[in-house]
Amino acid sequence: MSQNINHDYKKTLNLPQTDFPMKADLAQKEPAILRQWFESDIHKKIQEKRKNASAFILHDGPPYANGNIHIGHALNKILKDIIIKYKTMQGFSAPYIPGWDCHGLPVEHQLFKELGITKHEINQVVFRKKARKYAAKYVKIQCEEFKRLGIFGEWDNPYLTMSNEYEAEIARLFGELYLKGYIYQGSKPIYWSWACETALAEAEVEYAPHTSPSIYVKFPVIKDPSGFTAGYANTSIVIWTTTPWTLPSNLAIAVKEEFIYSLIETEKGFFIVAQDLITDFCQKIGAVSYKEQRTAKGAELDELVTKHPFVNRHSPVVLGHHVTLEQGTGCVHIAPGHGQEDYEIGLKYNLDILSPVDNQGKFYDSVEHFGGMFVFDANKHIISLLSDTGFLLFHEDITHSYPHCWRSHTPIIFRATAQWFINVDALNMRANALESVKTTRWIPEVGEKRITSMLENRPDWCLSRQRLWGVPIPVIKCESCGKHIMTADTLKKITGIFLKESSDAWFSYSVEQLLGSSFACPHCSASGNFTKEEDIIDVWFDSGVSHQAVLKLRDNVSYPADLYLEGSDQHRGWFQSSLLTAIGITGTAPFKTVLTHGFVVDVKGYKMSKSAGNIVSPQDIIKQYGADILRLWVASVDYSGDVRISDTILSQLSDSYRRIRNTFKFILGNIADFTPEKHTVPYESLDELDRWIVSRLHSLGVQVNEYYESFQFYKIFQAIHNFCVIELSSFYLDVLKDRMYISHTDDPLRRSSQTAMNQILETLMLLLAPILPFTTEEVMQYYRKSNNRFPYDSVHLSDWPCFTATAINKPLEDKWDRILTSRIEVQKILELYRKDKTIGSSLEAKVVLYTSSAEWYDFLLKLEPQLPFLYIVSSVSVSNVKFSDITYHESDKIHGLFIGVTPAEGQKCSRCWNYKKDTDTYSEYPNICGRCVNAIKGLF
RNA sequence: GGGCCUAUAGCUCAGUUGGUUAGAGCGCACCCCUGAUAAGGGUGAGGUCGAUAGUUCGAUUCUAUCUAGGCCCA
Repeated sequence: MSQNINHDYKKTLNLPQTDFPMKADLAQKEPAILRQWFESDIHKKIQEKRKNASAFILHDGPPYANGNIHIGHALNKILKDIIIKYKTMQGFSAPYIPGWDCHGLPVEHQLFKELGITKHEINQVVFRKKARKYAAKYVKIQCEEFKRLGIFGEWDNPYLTMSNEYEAEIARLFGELYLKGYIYQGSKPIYWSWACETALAEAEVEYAPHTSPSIYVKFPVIKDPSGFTAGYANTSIVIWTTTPWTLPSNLAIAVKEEFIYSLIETEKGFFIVAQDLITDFCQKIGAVSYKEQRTAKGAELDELVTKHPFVNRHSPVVLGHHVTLEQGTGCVHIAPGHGQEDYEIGLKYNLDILSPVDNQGKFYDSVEHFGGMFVFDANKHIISLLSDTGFLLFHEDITHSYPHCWRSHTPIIFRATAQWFINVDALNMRANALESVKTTRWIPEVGEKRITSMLENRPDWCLSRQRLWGVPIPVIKCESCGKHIMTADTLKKITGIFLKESSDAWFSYSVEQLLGSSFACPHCSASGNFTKEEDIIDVWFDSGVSHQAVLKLRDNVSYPADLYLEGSDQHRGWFQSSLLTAIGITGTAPFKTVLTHGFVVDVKGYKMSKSAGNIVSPQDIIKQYGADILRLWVASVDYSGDVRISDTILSQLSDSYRRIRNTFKFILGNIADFTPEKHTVPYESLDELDRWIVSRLHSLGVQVNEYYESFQFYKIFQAIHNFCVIELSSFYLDVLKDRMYISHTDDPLRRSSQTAMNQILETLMLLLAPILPFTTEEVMQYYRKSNNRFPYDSVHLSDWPCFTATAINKPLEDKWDRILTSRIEVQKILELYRKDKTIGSSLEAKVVLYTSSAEWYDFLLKLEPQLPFLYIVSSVSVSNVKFSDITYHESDKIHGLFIGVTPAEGQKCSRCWNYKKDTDTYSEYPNICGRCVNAIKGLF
């Protein structure tokens, strides 16, 4: 019989009602929400709303317009977007202008690969057109990929380093620095392919086996103020090299400070070599025995000067960190024009940079003995000269890994060529930069130390690139007087043309076309004999000046930026290129705060790579889980170090997401019949339980605010998740079911709880909006459905919720902490009886509390009527005497509390499922209790 | 090889100005519910705090070295 009746009673309950789907289906749903956003032009509405607000400027560092986005891009852009969305809701005008780095090698290299040609097989202007198109293609692709992540910004008007305005600005700023005196021309060794007659970038160099002559050469000591060789005339320092052709450019010999060097006597003469390599050395040169006469640390040898074996020149001993004991003699031949490390040492010791080799790898005619020879051919001539003059101690051929040109597959050479530099010490640039680092806020703090040491040690910034795709160095050379020309006038003309026609104009026009046919050299007044600089500007300069090209040129942003936010690798990259150019141009740092994040690694902490097969792509995550899950991942990790990602991590995260989502669903269902204007209960009249949760909610809000302000998003996620799980799901909402379902719709207690839930829903929705823009938008749509509860078309147009000190009631929270502790203790005992099948549902139980503590007794006795609801049992009795028929269990958390559990008395009410003594005593309403009768009748 | 950083339960994170049995949530196991239901509730099991040595009455917390990993250089 009861089946039917029960079914009817069920109809009298107020069960949750909502269409909000439990299943998120983000991969399907997000694109629809995106469409709504873009169709309604939400971004414009947001900007419109904040038009007159004070500004928060997060300046975007541009990724390369090359390839699809990877997980690192996603991490970076999502972090930025969370901040932008938060600051916007906080009431700031926080425009986000995304940018792309369009020039440079990554694009150029990729394009050459696609075209299958070298730079000599294509006209530069034609190539640049293709490069421009190529970059534009990837700008578009990445733009769509970023939009898919739910990132708001000026996608229709991003900054591109290849736009005419930007290119003109690059050239203009180069000129500004030039005219101020920061820029000079020097020379520096680079990878050079003599076969292709071109400079190569690191990425264009491939290593392959190559056979080289390995020779040991004597450099006679001719000066020795230290006295190390005193009494041993005719002592030589012995060097080892596999590139004899660089010997004409030898300018020094490097030893390592801490190594031990020996002066040894052999039948072949007196030599200085590293102690650890004596045996090997003697064997090589065929010395049968040796006698170690003296030893000294490398540091003590740096006053020695030797004589070059075939050039009339001295070669001093210097100290070099790159010297090793793996092979050779521990004494390294230094030719600053033919090697990176040699060059660095050259800078340090003020050595000349000799590199008498032409584009085809031939010695200049001026080189004694070897003029006109191809360097690799010169090797054997140099060896025989050394042999003939007695300086050669040993010679063999060795095969080793050697850099080759990626196109011609020929061995490359290092060759110094003329390059443009920024002198980082001119006008105190370095000192000023270091000073401004101190006044910048670095998050995490260690960033300051990192960039400081890098700035202190960095060499001058080489701006020249021997490439095709980029902004040209806008310098003219007068062939009549040999001087470079760069004036305010030439700069104005050149940038004017760039602005109209892009920097391609440099390559398609003659100097006369660029500067006018009447142009005359400001140095010598000659006209008509000019050449253009051929190098292009380092792409780091392009992005480095975005603080001018974007923040200064656009009117909705301003200089300096409040925040730069990039991966920690940018301490050397963009942060530094931005800082140095900003110091040179404005004298100030371009940023107030710099936030850095670590790198994304796999589940074991290893970096991702194709070969390791451990790449996790944002595209796959979006397809499988949705962008909100990816965003939640970003918000769940401490990005100050490296962050891990894997399928397990994501799938656990989607579990947490579901919990949050279901919390929204449950509350939506329970406030379906709640109209705020009509039903809101004023704070003073709220039930104490509801005042408690409101207090907890506001405490949470205050915390979350602090975490947003300090960019600790993972703490936000944890705090909100814990709130949903601990406060809401396992306690508050669980307890509320009784009154929500069973009481009459208009029961004040029910309306009180709905008032609280309404506030909880709205608050959580807003707190999470920056992190979960799609889900919160979906929640908002359902929230708005029944009544016009929410005043905005989009959750992202909303203001940030206020958290008031008056709503936070600490004494109340403390009181409820005690109640919750007692609840946990009761639940442990209930579980004992559940295990032994005495009870199933907790409503089948009666709880009997005995306490020997007067304080706890008073506390609990006052609560006695509410405890059944709070414990979700049918009845609770509180007593200060023990009953003999009850089995008590002593609480281990609350001293002096004893808990007994027995089956509930009375009969189960088929409406509210509580066990009540008055169940089935009302003839009109069989099987139910008095409380339910009243609820049905509308009495409360 | 150098500079900087990271290392606490399966996962994401707390924590300790050095001091009794190192915490949370998730996940997992088991139980309950079937009126949040591809949901919800409860209980419980998980850690020699990367390794070693030292300082100390006492170290996960301090020092040194090492190992693994990351970024940037060389």
